[in-house]
Amino acid sequence: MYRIGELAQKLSVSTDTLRYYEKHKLLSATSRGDNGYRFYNEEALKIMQFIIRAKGIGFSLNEINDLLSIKVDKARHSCADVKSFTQHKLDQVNNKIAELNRFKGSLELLVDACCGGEEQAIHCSILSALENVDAINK
Amino acid sequence: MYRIGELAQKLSVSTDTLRYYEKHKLLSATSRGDNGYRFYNEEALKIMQFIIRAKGIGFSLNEINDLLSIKVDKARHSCADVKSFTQHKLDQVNNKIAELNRFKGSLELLVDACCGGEEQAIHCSILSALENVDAINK
DNA sequence: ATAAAGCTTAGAGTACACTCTAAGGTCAAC
DNA sequence: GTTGACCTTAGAGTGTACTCTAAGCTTTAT
Repeated sequence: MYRIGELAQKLSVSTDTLRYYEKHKLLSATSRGDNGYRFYNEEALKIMQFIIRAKGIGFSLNEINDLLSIKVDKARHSCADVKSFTQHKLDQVNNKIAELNRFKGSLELLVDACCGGEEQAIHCSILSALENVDAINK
Repeated sequence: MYRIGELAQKLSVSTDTLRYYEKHKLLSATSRGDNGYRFYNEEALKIMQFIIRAKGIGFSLNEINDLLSIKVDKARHSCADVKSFTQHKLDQVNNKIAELNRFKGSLELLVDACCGGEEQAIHCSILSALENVDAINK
């Protein structure tokens, strides 16, 4: 079991952040000591790692909450519900990947071509690079 | 030339947002009428489309500002500077794509396998699906 | 035994990116 | 000529996600 400071250090987040997530129902301490101290187990660590990654990808804490509560919880959510919710998130992720790949294309153009021969600065702005990559992809 | 309301509608943003971006040096009106009205040309439209896409990808307005000012501006930035800045952004984008693909894998696992035969809910949480996708990728 | 480091809470403050309000000027249509 | 839709500014308010402060209790080291 980790104390809050240990977990925070392991994850490179602040103890405030961990308390903030508890307050906002993302992750509670696994248990509390007699002194009131929070204690976290390995699963809590994994959940936090997930939260950090999902945040990095661009999900809000609310969305992450939804993602964490994906479970076929017979009482509340049917399998079909879970499936359609997940499919929706999957569509979002696919769109984002496509956008990022387009962006990547224009950045690569910038890195490769921009400073090639003469410094003509022709494709040396993001905008002209983007137009160029769009033209190539057509 | 577009008036602010026309441009806003074309882009599905608010006029407030356009004024906010002007205030924060992302995009000024192309010109002003005698009455003080803002006017925007086609390039402004393209810049706004870029801003909107970059925001969707997860860049902050500050980062977008940096991206927009990538230019081999001989006085201020050397070609090498531009190249290393752009390469850095490219690395960020590649990392994000990798993360999204990992995420995508676990969501697909959830959609495909989770509600397959018996409702055992074994891989029916994001966390177990992620562990599973990591095990597969090893 | 006492100081330093770590934990608790409640609540205030911050940064970002808008979003809204108030007070007023402009312009096209009836 | 006035109504209504549009524009202007300055400044206040909102939601998200922290981040910090204050006051106090606990644990560890000397």
